[in-house]
Amino acid sequence: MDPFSNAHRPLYEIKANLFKGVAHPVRVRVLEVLSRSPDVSVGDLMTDTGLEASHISQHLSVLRRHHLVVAERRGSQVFYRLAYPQVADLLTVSRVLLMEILETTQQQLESTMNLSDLESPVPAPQLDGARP
Amino acid sequence: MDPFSNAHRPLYEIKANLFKGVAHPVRVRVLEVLSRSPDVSVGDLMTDTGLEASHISQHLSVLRRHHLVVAERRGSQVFYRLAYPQVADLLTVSRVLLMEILETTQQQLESTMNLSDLESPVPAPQLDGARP
DNA sequence: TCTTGACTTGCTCAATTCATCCATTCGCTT
DNA sequence: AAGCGAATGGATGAATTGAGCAAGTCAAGA
Repeated sequence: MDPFSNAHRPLYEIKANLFKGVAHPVRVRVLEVLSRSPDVSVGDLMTDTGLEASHISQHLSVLRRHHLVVAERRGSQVFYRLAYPQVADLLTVSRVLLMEILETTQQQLESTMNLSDLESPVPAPQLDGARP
Repeated sequence: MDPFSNAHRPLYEIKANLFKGVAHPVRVRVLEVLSRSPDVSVGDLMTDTGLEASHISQHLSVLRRHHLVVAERRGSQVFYRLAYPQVADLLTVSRVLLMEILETTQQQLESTMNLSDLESPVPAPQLDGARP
């Protein structure tokens, strides 16, 4: 309601909202494309990802609302770029963390395999937090 | 189903899943507490956040599934800590980005205020991506 | 062993998010 | 000014997620 109320929210709520903005495969893909090359048109993103126009547009609108990207119209096309270079940092750090997780999880998986002949099967570790 | 299928998913899906794991105010709070002080019991988190036991436990379970925290039982209590130091990095980078966003948005807000007597009111910028 | 404190899990319903389809707007060209 | 390509904005049903309780597990002490 009140446009100022946002600023009065606790920081951890706003922060959680930021993560929500990135928490979708399509949006991650888009941000990664924009991290590599600025000035990408929606058409480029469509061919890059093979997704339908309105589908991408929806997600671009989410990213705009979260102030993660900015759009600029040039002629009949709309070009997008990251709103801040720190957005790319966020992606980078998450990739580093993810690699760490995948690595150790892989090791746990291997040691589980070595025991599998001796003991009853242990539930394999989840790699991405999805429910079974 | 197949325990290996996770590893075969495209990386951007797993990454989006990682962000989903953090994308909740309570979980952000918990991770921030754990970033500052390791070895925090669930009871500590309850008093820290003022939330109900089962509520916190649900979110801790999500964080565990996403490999962001690990639990260790000592006697009758359960202690949690970050699974990787890089989790704290993720929080740090997001805070930096958030500050950047809030700062520029605040500036835009101020220049909007200066024009408000001359022009028709411009919709105030959203600070956190929430819909009106 | 019965209880008590410390957590966790299961369940149900409300709220949010997502994918798809359709209508609309904006520039450009003819 | 009519049509076309590019992109955005609903609107709807399906699928996820979250909150609030109730019930269950686990270890230590009486």
